[in-house]
Amino acid sequence: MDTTQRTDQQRSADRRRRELLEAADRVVLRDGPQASMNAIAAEAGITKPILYRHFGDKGGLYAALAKRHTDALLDSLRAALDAPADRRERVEATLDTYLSAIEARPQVYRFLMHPAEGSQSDQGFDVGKHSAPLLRRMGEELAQVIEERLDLGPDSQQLARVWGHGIVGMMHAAGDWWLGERPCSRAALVRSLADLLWGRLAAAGDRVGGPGF
Amino acid sequence: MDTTQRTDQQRSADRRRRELLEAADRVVLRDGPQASMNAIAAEAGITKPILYRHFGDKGGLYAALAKRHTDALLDSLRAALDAPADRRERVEATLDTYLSAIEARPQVYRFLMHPAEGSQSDQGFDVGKHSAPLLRRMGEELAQVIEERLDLGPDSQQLARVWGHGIVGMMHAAGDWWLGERPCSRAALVRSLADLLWGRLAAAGDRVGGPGF
DNA sequence: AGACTCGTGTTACCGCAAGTAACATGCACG
DNA sequence: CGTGCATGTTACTTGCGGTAACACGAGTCT
Repeated sequence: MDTTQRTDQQRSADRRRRELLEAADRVVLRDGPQASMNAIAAEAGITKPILYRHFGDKGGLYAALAKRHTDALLDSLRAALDAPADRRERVEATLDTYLSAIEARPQVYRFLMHPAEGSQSDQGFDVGKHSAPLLRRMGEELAQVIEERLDLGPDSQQLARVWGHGIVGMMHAAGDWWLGERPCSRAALVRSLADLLWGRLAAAGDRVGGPGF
Repeated sequence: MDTTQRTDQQRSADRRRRELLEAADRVVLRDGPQASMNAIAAEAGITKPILYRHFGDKGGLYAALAKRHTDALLDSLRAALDAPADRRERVEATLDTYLSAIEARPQVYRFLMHPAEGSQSDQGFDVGKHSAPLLRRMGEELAQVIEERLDLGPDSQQLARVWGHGIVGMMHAAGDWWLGERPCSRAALVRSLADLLWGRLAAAGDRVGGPGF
């Protein structure tokens, strides 16, 4: 029949698409984010136009590639966020999950966040349109959790969104810096960030001699 | 003499360099970050090779361009951070200064942070190598201020650095999101972020029915 | 069986931007 | 005057993203 036929073709196309994505993944992880479409096609054992038929343009390939990793990461984060534990523990678990992820696969992480810092020229994937989505999605996700779980009085929704994006940004920037310099253990970083979120900034005493920061 | 001659030439070269940078600035602000070297050269009334003689490559031009804006922004932030007021006021003033800057010149901001989200292809400046520096510099700067002013007990230096980068990241991500969606006034955003830093996350009560976030 | 469609694959090309070589010109200095 | 030397040019190469145009193979319709 028509439908079964269509389904078969669909299946085959989807399988192919997945294979191509895996090839692309390998290349990106090996050559860095400035992997060329030619290189990806070669790795997949085919040539450029096929990639374009499947993904439209480079942005499409990137988006498909990023979505896989992004979804996986978001699932882990959701799990940590939903664990049965008290608030501080959840926050620490979530931070730790994120940091573990970027620590375990820094190449993936760098690809998702800083696509175009490859070796030679700047022929890479672009960020702007795509790295934002990851951060934004995490921010919105967190905002939703915050708003669901916390009693923040009036304007709780807006407050939650600000906090969601703010906390995600904090996590991201601190993680990025930490991944580059490795100034301390992961646990220490998690603790320091949680302390910050827990108001230690406000509670800290002034240093001798000044009005304090 | 030799020295005076050299000085004259140096001066002339520097002036030229500044002119070129201003032209580049205009083009980048007009055409977005994917401005081509040709376009910049044309705006400056000259041709490509001269740009390359002055800045080496596109990254060099970018770096020079970014340094101007980055330095200016950092100066403003330092001023806000050093103002004679209590801690909370300073934090709010600093946040507000940053947000005012990105609000006043979003194009500059987007250029510094998300260079490659132009219209057509991805021929833009690259981020990774350069956007990091701005965030990193802000983070280190803030870390230094924190460490100077606050009594954080043992490990104060590391804690200060974590916080510096974390707070800067929070500011950056929230600002980025805010700039795109404009969900509230600048003052409200500043207040929300300061509240977050002031431990309201830890202090908030649980919503009915759950163990709380 | 033979024509038709359709998905998959190819080669060969266009356009465009980064970056470079080689050549021209104006100006100070011996 | 000729010799550097900075400044400027045109014309080129290379490498990328992206796109025709064509070729083959497998099922489908009559």
